[in-house]
Amino acid sequence: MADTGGTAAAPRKRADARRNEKTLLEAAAAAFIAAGVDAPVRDIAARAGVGVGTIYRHFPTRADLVVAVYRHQVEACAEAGPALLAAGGSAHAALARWIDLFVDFLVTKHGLAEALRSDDPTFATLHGYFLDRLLPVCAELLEAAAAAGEIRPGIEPFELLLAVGNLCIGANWDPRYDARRVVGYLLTGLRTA
Amino acid sequence: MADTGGTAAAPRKRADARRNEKTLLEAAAAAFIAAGVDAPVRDIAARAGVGVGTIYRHFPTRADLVVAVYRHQVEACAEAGPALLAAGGSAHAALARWIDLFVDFLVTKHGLAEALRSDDPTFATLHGYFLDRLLPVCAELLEAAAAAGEIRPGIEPFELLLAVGNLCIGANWDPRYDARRVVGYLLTGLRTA
DNA sequence: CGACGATACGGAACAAGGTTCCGCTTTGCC
DNA sequence: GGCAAAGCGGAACCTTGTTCCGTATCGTCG
Repeated sequence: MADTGGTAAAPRKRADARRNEKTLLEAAAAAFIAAGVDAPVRDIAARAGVGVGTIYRHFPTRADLVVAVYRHQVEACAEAGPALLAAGGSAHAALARWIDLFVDFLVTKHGLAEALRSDDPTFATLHGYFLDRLLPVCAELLEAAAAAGEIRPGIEPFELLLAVGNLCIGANWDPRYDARRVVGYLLTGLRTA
Repeated sequence: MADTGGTAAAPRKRADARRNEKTLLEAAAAAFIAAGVDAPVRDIAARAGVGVGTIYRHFPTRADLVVAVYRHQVEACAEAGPALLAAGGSAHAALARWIDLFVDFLVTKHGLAEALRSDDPTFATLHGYFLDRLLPVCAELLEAAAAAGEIRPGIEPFELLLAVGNLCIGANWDPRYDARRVVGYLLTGLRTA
């Protein structure tokens, strides 16, 4: 919702507010790395040297903060989809490569996959943002692969995205569990029989 | 651990203690259905008409309570494995059937799949119990299927179990996500190429 | 049957984390 | 420089888990 290039009158925030917002993003990014996306609000505030009220003013829900921190990477992932498809090679390979990017992203963000699948309403908009941004890309790749006859038709992008997200949960807790390998099994299972 | 036929001296609990334990199990089962396995301790205590201290005395961690409530069903699932294998039919079919049982179990217990994959130390023994009981069964089924040449060799039962558990997360939140179908894709992906 | 030690109970009290709210400060503009 | 609006800080409150101890209950023994 809040975005730089909006059509409506952007009331131009105060200088200190913009400074704080930037500081907060950096502090949150650091806290997320150190303690996962569930890092206590007070910790993030302390890192940024601001009060907790300031966090809530800039980012009403945790989801807003998480989206703000990872927006660039999600955008990059979304843009990589069409690029992979255009780069030649089989559509299934492009799909697999793209899913790999997605998995890499999730696996390196402690707690993000968990948050994405949390029923906590706090994370509803997080879920929404990822879906808004990535679902069309996934759909495009799936359609291309299906059109090429490389995967069975009828696979729903929504379901695939959620499944892959789920498989990334707990990816760093036990070396015996490798999310990439398991996702690989899943993708193999989509191929035409 | 605590069992009726133990070898050590069973100090024979007081009558009211046994009564409370039973009441608590029923209250917890009801609370789990109504609010998931994360139902607040106070709610469970209130349902049972006891103080919170009584819960902690009987079930020191939430995992103990969850295990106690679902023990029978987990045992049943564990015992179904060899039975399916003995019942004839392909080993892969037996594996698929068994995984289906497991998925059905998880999907109908709100929050259980999430708890199984939680890094909260409170749930460590829950994780441990499921693994202790189901890993050998899963391993047996996998070996049979691999021996029959129906699935590729080298699939780790640990990884499969966790993957299936993960795919059951959030199974009831959106009708567009069907855990059984997705697990089906995964199992297909295990077949020999 | 009554007393007494052991066992178990209840719930107040404490800890941790999220969220709200309001008096005070800073900013931007006249 | 002064003033209104925007923004800030953090105390206070809520929810939920966990601990602890004074009190009540049980079971046994005299």
